[in-house]
Amino acid sequence: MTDLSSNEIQQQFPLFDTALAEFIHEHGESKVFESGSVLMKPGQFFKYAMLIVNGRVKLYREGEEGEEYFMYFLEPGSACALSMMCMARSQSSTVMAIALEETEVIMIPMQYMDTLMRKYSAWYHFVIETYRSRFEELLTVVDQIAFKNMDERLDWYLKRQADTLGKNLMLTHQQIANDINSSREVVSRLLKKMEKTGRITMERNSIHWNG
Amino acid sequence: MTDLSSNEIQQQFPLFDTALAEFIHEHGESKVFESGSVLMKPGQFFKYAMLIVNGRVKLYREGEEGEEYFMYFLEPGSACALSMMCMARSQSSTVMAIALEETEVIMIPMQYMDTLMRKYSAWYHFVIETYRSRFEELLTVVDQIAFKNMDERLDWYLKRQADTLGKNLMLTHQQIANDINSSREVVSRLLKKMEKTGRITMERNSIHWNG
DNA sequence: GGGTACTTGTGACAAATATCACATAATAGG
DNA sequence: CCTATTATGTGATATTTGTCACAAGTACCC
Repeated sequence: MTDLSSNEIQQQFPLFDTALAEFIHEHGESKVFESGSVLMKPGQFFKYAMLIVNGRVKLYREGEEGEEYFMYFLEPGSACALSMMCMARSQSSTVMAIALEETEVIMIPMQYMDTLMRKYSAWYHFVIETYRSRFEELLTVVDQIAFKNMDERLDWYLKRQADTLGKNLMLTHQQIANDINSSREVVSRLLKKMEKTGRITMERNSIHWNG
Repeated sequence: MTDLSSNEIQQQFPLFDTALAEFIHEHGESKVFESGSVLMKPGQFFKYAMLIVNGRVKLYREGEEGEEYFMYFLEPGSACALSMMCMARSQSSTVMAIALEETEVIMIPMQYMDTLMRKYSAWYHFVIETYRSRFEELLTVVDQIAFKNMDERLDWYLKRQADTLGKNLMLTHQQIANDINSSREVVSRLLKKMEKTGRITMERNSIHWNG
């Protein structure tokens, strides 16, 4: 039983019809993740599908030597595609997911998946759309790494950050370098150039995206 | 109505139960793609889910300036995850898919998707598994481009080719360079090194993978 | 058999990125 | 206010990858 009423669920997940929202209200469980806590890490198994109600989650891939690469954010109204996929196959995750702020999640135990799929076509469409949009997003990530130079990738990275986190980005150069698997010096120099063109404004510990 | 009997379908798709195979036999349509023909290209819309019965399909991402990046192969017994996703949302594809040999495909019209999902849990599991495995595969692609140098990427590329196409690879250096978005000269030099270590043997137009 | 197109080899150089070394600036915490 | 820590700036240099130029080998077609 979730903390949210079925009405509130429908508000966050507009694709859900009333019956589906009721079902999730009934069988889902609420959970709050503190800012900075880990929702998912490589090797972890899943017994729940996770729906993001509030807050913000960052997903990134970890390399063998501890490198990182930022993939995408999960925002309210979306689901963690990987939790669904892993759960459905009892496979372990291969990415990291970390809450960037206090994040409220509905966890739906895997035993209900078949019922949800079979009885609620809104759920089925939601799941497909979740998969599709994440797949697309991952493809755009591939595009960037495969085809673009650092300056373009950095620009794209900042744009995405600004799109979901707002134009005032509390990021150090080192954090950015980690996210795009580059080095601090390179990022610093490129940022400097971007500041000259007016695309960003820099301060200590933060960057303002001017677009 | 497919050319294949429901028995033959079950043989290629072991996860399918008899009822599901029957349904697909009944409502699917057979189609053969010549070697080299395009199954899917950016901008194309889908009215069918595609199941690969025979043959081999290569999927790759196209960059804005015509660059390419090899993603993965579709083999017999698998489905084209993208055809399903696009179809479900009436969205257009964003990747290229090309038949490497004569390829036999079952096309299932999208109007049957809801029924399939609802009535056949084997279908639902098959779809989820299709999405999951492709997502995983795309993640490993990201790993390679994001974290590895050319030599390692080339090695990995050849290994994957050998795994699905056999150890004797009919590839020119230029084709390889296109697939990993590098240049012919770089590939030539790296191959030379790999030959010295005995990992491959080279001939004109082909490379033998010694593992 | 000679021309032509395609494939591969290789040196020289250019460009992009990473790394190292160190300087300077801002901030936090006593 | 002083100091330790963290964040940023910047030159020099190394490494990786891409590009250009051209040579040589092979296949193919008429």
